Amino acid sequence: MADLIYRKVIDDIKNRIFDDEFKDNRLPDERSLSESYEVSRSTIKRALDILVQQGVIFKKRGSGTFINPLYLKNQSLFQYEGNNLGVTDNIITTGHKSSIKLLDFQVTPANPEIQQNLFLNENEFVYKIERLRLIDGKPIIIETGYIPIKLAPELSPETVKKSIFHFMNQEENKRVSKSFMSIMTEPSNKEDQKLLDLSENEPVGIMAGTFFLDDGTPFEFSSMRVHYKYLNYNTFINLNSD
Amino acid sequence: MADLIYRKVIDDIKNRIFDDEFKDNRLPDERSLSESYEVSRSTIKRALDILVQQGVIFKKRGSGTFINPLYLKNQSLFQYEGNNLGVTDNIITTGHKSSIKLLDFQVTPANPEIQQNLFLNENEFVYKIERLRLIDGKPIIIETGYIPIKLAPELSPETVKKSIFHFMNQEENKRVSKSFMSIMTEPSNKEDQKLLDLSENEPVGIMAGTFFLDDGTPFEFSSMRVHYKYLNYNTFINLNSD
DNA sequence: AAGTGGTCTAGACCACCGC
DNA sequence: CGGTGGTCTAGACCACTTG
Repeated sequence: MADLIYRKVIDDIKNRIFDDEFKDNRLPDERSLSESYEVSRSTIKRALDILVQQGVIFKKRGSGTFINPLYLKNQSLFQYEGNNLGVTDNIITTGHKSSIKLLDFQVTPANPEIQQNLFLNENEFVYKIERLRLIDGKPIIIETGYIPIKLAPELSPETVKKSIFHFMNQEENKRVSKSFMSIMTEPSNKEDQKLLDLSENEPVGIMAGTFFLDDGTPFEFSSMRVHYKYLNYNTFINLNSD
Repeated sequence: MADLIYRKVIDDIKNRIFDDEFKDNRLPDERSLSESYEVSRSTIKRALDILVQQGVIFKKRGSGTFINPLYLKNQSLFQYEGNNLGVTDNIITTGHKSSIKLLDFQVTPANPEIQQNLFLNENEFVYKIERLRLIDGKPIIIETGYIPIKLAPELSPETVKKSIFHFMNQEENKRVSKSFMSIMTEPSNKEDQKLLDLSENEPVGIMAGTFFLDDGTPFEFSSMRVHYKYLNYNTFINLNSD
């Protein structure tokens, strides 16, 4: 994993940027980098392209490659390097105790919306799993998820109190690797207010969408209602075409 | 622009996916595609990698390349192909009449937060521009932006009633090409309620962050308070590493 | 005109998957 | 084992920017 050449180049360049080794916020040209790292120019391009994607540098055809000044100034913002949820099975937990309270666990027929989002036929069944996520004892997210039973026949209330994705990875050898999500906001309803300890005028953030397995199978349709103080989604946006 | 080979391959493969030309949701292997398109395998890989990024297909090493079933099922969601604001100078306007009402336009010293975000020294001045964006006559966004005067000395209230980015591109030959944004939500304050026609318990979505020029110069620090019904940010998330 | 990044090629070899 | 995608190379030629 870590012995890939382009990864090593990426890491080294990042370190050198952080150590302020480059003058004028400018990197050497690609052909020079190719020589000094003793790798092909293609590999240098690959490394630089990823750094562009991460927002660390900018390339300008005809002029050169430049360091994003904000990367130096405010590196903490870049800790996620790309997209970041701030809320999922595997994030946000660093340094805090996260726990899960199971609110509901049942098997139901998939309604038309669920059918469409999970690519199911009529008469197929799904688990409905409603969970409350807490961090350091504070309720943060009400999460309602729908999973086709055929994709995880062994799912149990006990499993669901922990990480479902982790279970799938370990026990079923299926990796959840992609998602397509929408982020919105709404006034809180009575249930939100009760479970998330919100007052009437305090809203919830909503992240709803579909999680996919490695092979493209839609795995879970999920709707997360997030305490408004804890919704913080950071992202880079490239305003040009693709 | 459109005569790039990998672009043509991307467009053609998308059309073929849409026309359901591939069996089993599976694309031919890269070497076959290379032959049939009469281009190098590298170019095929480049095209496929972009389609992966857009969420159209999935690659599985050792097995093959597969079509994301949701791309066929629900193509409308994918109209943005990648990240999507739903709110900016150039989006959301399709088929609707958008207008701008200028609320405030002044030059002030940059406070410490602005200084940091725009990479300014002390004693530098910025425009403060507060605008209300309307779509079909309905107020949607209160936008407060800060722009260093040195980057756009010619800016005027008249210019600012239209698209600032467009002005920069046309008159100053500077392109705004990237941004780093945070998305949050909050209860609406009195001003939100008045300007966006919200009741007390209705929230605003907040998109705040920095826009950059082509060469990495931070150009504008902006905070947008969005009517909650109109905040809808769609995105793909790759849950693995980078 | 010189320098820089962008596109594209042709091919070698490796790593993983499934039969 | 054969088939698939992943990494890497060496080099040609093009497009844009700057002096």
